[in-house]
Amino acid sequence: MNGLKSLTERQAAVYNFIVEKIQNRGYGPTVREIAEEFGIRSPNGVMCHLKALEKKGAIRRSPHKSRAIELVHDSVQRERGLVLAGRVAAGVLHEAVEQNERIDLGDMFHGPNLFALEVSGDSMIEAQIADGDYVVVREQPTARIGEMVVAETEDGDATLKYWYPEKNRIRLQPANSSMAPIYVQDARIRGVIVGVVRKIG
Amino acid sequence: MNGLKSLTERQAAVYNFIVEKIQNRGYGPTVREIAEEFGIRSPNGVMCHLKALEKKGAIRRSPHKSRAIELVHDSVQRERGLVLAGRVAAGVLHEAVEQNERIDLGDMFHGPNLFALEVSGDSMIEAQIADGDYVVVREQPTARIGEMVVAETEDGDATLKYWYPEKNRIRLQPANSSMAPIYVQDARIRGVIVGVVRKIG
DNA sequence: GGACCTAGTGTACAAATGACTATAGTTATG
DNA sequence: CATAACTATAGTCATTTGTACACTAGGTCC
Repeated sequence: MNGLKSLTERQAAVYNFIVEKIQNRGYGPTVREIAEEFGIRSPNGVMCHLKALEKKGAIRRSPHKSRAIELVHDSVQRERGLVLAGRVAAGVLHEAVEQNERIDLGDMFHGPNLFALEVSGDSMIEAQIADGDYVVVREQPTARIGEMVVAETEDGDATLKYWYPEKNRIRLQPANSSMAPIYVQDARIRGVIVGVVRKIG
Repeated sequence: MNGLKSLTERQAAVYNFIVEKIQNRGYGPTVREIAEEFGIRSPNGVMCHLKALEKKGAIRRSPHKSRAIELVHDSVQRERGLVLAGRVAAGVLHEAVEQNERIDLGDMFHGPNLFALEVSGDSMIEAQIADGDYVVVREQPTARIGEMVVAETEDGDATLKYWYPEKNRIRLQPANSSMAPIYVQDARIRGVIVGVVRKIG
């Protein structure tokens, strides 16, 4: 998930703590600060992690200096942004393959379970979402009635619609009065739409 | 040049050295590192500067911790984000006072002459811009025919419309078929719209 | 089973580092 | 001229902090 190679869960946690400190406070933690944060009762417990992080190339250290932890990937800098997961059809169904592009929407939209999709088609036009817009999606398996979702139908296609579960079927309602709703027996919710971004010109 | 108040030449030099270290290396200098850099032969020489810098509000320090220098103006790094300059009316004219809020849209929208406005009203609804959306504006005094602009009319109000200069007047065209265009003799362009951002839920 | 990685506890030590006192030269400012 | 502010030297002290050593324990891999 990060560009870092195979950090263990614990190592990643330590790494994130270091990054957080540097970001929030301007200077990194000491060995003992890390120990306290993670309930480790020996400086050496932390030393192991730091050595591992350095060996794996996540950080660089200057020996015998205090707080001398340097982040190798100016990670946070580059780790900003949401995964641009592909194009989602609002009209005809397209494929939504996960790609590796990223789109940086800054503080307004960022989080571990957010991603972005480019919208294709005009079926949500009356919800003020046009062809070429990007929707920000919060990944989650459920939605409330009437929420706008990215849904995956039985044949594996993804689409952007309003979510209306009915008795024996699910109505995927476009926001376009010239288009008819789609009815499916089953569909999986990929996430709900929490934002829209459009670039003009 | 900085927002810092009346640092002496020496103090400014020390401050810049600290900033440079933090930027380049990721962690700040120790008292003795600063001393060496400036040829000061006693730690106390530096302590005086640090105390002065702290008193003048340029830095913040945690006592008895190493390298614990925090920059108060988190200068370049955290200047991300666009100024949220206020609300712009798309229906009735509102005031667009410059506020101090910021909105971070990341790499997609950032630059020295970009700012954001919250949209008020539905007059651009057919351009898929709804009440409560944010528009990203590139500040510039001119626009091409038909571009969407933030225009300031003679009475000082700002509005979001399509820009249609005509022979003896200017037509400010809403994107709402139930609304009539506004005609003005003169209007100043504050900028053109380069993006739209909407937060849902 | 043995080699190896991860993840610790606990203790101890030496170096790194901030903070302090005392002293003093310089430059403005009233 | 006196006072204050800024800058600096010299040396000392106490704390912070990185590092090392010895030892334990749970995994994985061959």
